[in-house]
Amino acid sequence: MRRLASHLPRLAGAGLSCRNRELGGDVAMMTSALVRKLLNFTPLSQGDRDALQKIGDERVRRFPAHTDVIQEGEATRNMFLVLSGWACRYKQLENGRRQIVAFFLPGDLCDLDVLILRKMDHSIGTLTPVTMAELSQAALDELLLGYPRVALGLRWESLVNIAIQREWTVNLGQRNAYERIAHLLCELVFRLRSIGLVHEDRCEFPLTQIELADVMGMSAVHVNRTLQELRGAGLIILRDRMLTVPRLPDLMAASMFNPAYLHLDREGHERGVSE
Amino acid sequence: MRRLASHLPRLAGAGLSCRNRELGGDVAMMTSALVRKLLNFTPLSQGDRDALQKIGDERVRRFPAHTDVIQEGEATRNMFLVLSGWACRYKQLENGRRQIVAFFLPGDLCDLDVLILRKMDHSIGTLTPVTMAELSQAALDELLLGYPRVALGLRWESLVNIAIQREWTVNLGQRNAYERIAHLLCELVFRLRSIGLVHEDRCEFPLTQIELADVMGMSAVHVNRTLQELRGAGLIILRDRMLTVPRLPDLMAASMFNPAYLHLDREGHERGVSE
DNA sequence: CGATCTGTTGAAACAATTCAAATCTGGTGG
DNA sequence: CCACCAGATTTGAATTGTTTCAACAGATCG
Repeated sequence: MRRLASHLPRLAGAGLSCRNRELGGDVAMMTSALVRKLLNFTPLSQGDRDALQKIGDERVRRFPAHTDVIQEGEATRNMFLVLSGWACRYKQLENGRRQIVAFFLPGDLCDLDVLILRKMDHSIGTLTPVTMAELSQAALDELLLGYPRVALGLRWESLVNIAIQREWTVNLGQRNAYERIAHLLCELVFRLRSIGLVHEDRCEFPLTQIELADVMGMSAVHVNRTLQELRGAGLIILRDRMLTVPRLPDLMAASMFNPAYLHLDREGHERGVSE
Repeated sequence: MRRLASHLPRLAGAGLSCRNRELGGDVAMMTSALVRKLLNFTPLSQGDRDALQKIGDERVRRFPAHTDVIQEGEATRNMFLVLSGWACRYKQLENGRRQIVAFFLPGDLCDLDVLILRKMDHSIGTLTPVTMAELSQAALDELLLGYPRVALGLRWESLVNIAIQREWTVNLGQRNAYERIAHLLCELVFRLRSIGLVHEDRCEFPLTQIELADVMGMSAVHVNRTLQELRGAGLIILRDRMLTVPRLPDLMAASMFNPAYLHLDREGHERGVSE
């Protein structure tokens, strides 16, 4: 038995719908998180990039921090793409404990074909304020059919997400608290770096220790003590919602982190596309 | 830190290739595990069923128990379909510990488009003697394009597998040993039942306690003691590789098992197909 | 300014691992 | 058929890792 999940997010009253232009330049920048990520896997022509940019234009919604985008048991809805902010998938147990099972970072998409399932078997909630683009099935089909390289890239993206889910299983099953947190931090640094959100060795890190506890399957108290150990070992600096990893190779070694599962290495996919 | 994984399977010298007829009638029966499973989601015409049956005919391979079908780091190969026996995905850590991250039961397929990734980020190994059909990309494409209902069913299958992976994350993160094992047993009973491998309240259960430990992320000793608790509570009878669950509802309650994530409920998908 | 989170600390209780040894099992060869 | 072996299961005792509970300090926010 473990502690109860602490803050149960309230349901998003209504993520205010609004069009892209109202949001100012940052959305254009944000959509490119997806472009940047896909470029880790495949080259993209300007046409490909424009098409990706365009889907971030359609129906943009904003959600405050700590609200549900969709809840377990609801009918599945449209796909969406995170433009900015952090969100997560999570599941709540009858006894109140909750487990965060995945993060959505900028450039992340929900499953391409959730609509095949009728009901959500988990909830999706924000961790920070989030903007996301909602994609109709039609818009998505158009993209997948008209831009084969993009379609390939998005399927790659799905496979990587599945690989991440497997790795979380390994992480929870086989690593102790210290290795476990170190491993998660490595993964986040790699993922944030692939979308250009790491500068030098620093990135924003908005998670509270309580949320971290819900990810790591441990108590918040133990998260606290473990973070102190990591700080004591000089592996991380974590203050004011900013994470610094001064020696990533050491953090990787400490957590037996092997980035292969992120499939971020591009060699072998060249076909000289960039028109 | 935990105990080392015990038996590291040797690599399959060569899964002997042979054609279906050589295997006798049981393969025909086995392919229908997939048909049976898909019927939980969508009706299938006789043509659909024949097409599915045919893919189990092409290249059938047999593997002894405890051998690797493919190892982490190898180039990805063809898709395959399990015809009989139990296999698993697993990952080995540098320190020797291993985590089983998924089971392959009869009727289970590996990811439809692993080929997009270049290298395996995990290994696949058998737990019992296994027969599987290897599918070329061409054969698969033909199936997906020629039989839309089958294509839909297979995409449903993938989504369910992803949902299972999420549920394993929850299981490892939030449930204690007793609930955790109980939950896994519930899942296996549901999955085996969906392919017709549960009779009354009994099914074959070939896992050793050591393998169970590699699934549950706990020591074999603790698995042993926890199984005894479950037996003591009258929730399971486990002997001679046979599992009996006399009161499934009680086992479900004990593990907070909610089968929704298996998406086995068919209502809402009727279209009266069966010609 | 109080109210409410988040982070931190200590001590006691509990869950799970480790190590070691004993028993049981199925399969093998003599 | 029995003896033997390797692997799987079971048991006990000591140790470690993690949780729980409770209290307090620091932020943050109306």
